[in-house]
Amino acid sequence: MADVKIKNMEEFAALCGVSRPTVSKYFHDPDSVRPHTRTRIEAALAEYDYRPNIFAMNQNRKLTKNIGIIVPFLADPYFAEIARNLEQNCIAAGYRPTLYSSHGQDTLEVEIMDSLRSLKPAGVLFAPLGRISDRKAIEAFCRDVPTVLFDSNIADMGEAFIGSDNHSFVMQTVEYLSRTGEPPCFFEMKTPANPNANKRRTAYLNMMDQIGCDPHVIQISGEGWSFEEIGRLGGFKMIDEGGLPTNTILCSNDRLAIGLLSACYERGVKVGRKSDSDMRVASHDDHPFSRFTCPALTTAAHDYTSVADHAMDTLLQLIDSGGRFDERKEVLFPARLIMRESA
Amino acid sequence: MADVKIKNMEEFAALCGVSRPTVSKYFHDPDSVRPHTRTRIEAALAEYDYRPNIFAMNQNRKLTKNIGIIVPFLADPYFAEIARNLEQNCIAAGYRPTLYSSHGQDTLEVEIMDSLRSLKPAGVLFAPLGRISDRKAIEAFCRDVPTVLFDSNIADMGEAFIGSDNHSFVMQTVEYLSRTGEPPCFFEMKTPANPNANKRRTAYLNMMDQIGCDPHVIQISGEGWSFEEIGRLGGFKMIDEGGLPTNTILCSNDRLAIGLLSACYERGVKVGRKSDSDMRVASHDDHPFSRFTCPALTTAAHDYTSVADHAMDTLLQLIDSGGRFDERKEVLFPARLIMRESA
DNA sequence: ATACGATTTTTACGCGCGTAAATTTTTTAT
DNA sequence: ATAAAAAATTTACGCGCGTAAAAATCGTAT
Repeated sequence: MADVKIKNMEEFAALCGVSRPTVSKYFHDPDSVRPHTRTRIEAALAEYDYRPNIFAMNQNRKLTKNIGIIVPFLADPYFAEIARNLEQNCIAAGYRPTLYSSHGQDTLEVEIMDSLRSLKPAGVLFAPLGRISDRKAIEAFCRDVPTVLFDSNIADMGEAFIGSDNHSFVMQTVEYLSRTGEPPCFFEMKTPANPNANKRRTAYLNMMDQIGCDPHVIQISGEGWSFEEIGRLGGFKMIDEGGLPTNTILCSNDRLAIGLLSACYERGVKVGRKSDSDMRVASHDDHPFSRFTCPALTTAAHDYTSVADHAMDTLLQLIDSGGRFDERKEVLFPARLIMRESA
Repeated sequence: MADVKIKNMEEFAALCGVSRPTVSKYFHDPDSVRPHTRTRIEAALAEYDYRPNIFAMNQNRKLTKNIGIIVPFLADPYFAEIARNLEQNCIAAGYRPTLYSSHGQDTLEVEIMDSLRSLKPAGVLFAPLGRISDRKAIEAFCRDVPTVLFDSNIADMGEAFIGSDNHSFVMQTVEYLSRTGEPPCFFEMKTPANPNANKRRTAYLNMMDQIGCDPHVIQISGEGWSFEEIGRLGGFKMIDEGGLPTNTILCSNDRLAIGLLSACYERGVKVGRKSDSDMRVASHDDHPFSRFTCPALTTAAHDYTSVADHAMDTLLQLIDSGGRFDERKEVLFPARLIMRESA
């Protein structure tokens, strides 16, 4: 391994004894050059270890190998986990993922979209903030860049949406809870950031109506993405005020449930499905930590891998189709009920 | 707002009625052009909304405004949280952060470094994988790119290291635990990925020696980054085998502790500092979820913001100094003991 | 009004690489 | 062995922008 620094493809091509475009062709597809020249290039490659500049490569390419991934809040392990799956899928498909988190800020979400335009991505996997998103900015972005939405649907935006079927989540939890005990009340944030929350509330109301029970929705206050803390404070309030019509609580999502469980523990409220328990708590998402709560959380699980795999497949398909589908696709994956100790 | 699409600075400059380099100058510093031309540019800007391509900008710039951030495993909320702080700091300082996760894989870590070279970053904030990192690759990278290490120190690599003082963490927890009850045994993974784990074990042994107690280290098996699950399984084994010389467990990190607490709960082992408890559990990190465990986890907290702020300051200083310090800097922040219910 | 230096703007070239078109080399057919 | 066809390589130009050097414009003093 010689210790010469190679600045660019020109220099490297000179060392190979071929022209720069031939080297360029080689990097695009090693089989596209004659075996003889390929040998020369690979010999030089072993000797001098040169790598083309990715961003210069993408500069004048019709189709780059970049894929952008945007999530609303990466410090949420749910998004961290799904982003991890998506990144791995991109790499496996031969693309270069770049991950961005909006950190819960709409202004940052807009800036990320601007950055992504510069990246000239072949496609983007985008989980928008939801309620606070700048819809016009997203609409303009989706017009320019082939985009598949995931997690949070926004009507008519992007060429496809891949997500989870909130109705299936709530149907299964409500059915299970009311079959095995008292029908649940619904525990959620008053002004949820994520549009899935609203779908879950609606599904709860429908489902309760369907099984002929009176619904009861507890809406706790709190803003931002500190869901555990919000759930905990809301839990204290709920416990201290009392007067619940049921001993069974269905949380809109696992992070709220994690907070609620900690509130119950602190107040000495025994949570579980056994007869000696005071309260049952169930939830939705199968958050990575929900199996480590005390007691372990009964929840409806996202099909993480299916969502990630299908979102990736859809994006690749979209890229192949030149960035447009004839009509917007929408695929929802059903939940899988995970029975643990909390309900 | 006219509905014309502007491809590049050339087109935009034509609409302004000035030359492209003048527009370039304007974007670099709006005050560097005459008020009259500035007005014209800003009028056009309001009319046509054009934004320069960031990656083309960086192509031929001596110093870019890019900063790379590499963490070993982003699905770990600890890294997600510190990455979030670092990203915000970068933005506040006028830089454009790009976040990468090695996802626990050394090969990916190397690929990320290659990508980052192409980005020509002004500097990089780098938390290496640790034990499995490709040291030669990191060494070569640090030679080419101004790098500040954080979280995991690797001797002599990078121009600086900003992290937490593991000795301070363990000193405080051991002191507290042995002052208020039985001295702790130390619960850790047999082959920890992160170098901090080794420092913590050493600190534990020193500290126990110092206070004249016999140390006891429990090393549980398990590979990878699923620390909670590893802690849980190790916890079951520990509980079922029994024969511990103490009722107090000090975990190497909070994620192991979260798993251990769930094992205790499932086995009916009551954890807490009250007299009716069977066991005390404490830990290190102040993981974002450690206050929501049952019982809430007593732990030693990283000074997240100080680490993030100081790492950022150091990197900016490094960039100002042309990418080199006269001598490698090393700053360790002490822990803050967080007393909760578990010990 | 004219000349001067100071500032602003433009010209010209470079960054590292992609890619269509032109050229050269190789292969195949006769 | 020679011509035509096929494949590989090279030439030439473009991507979107930064920046040093040259040219033009400005403000000021005489």
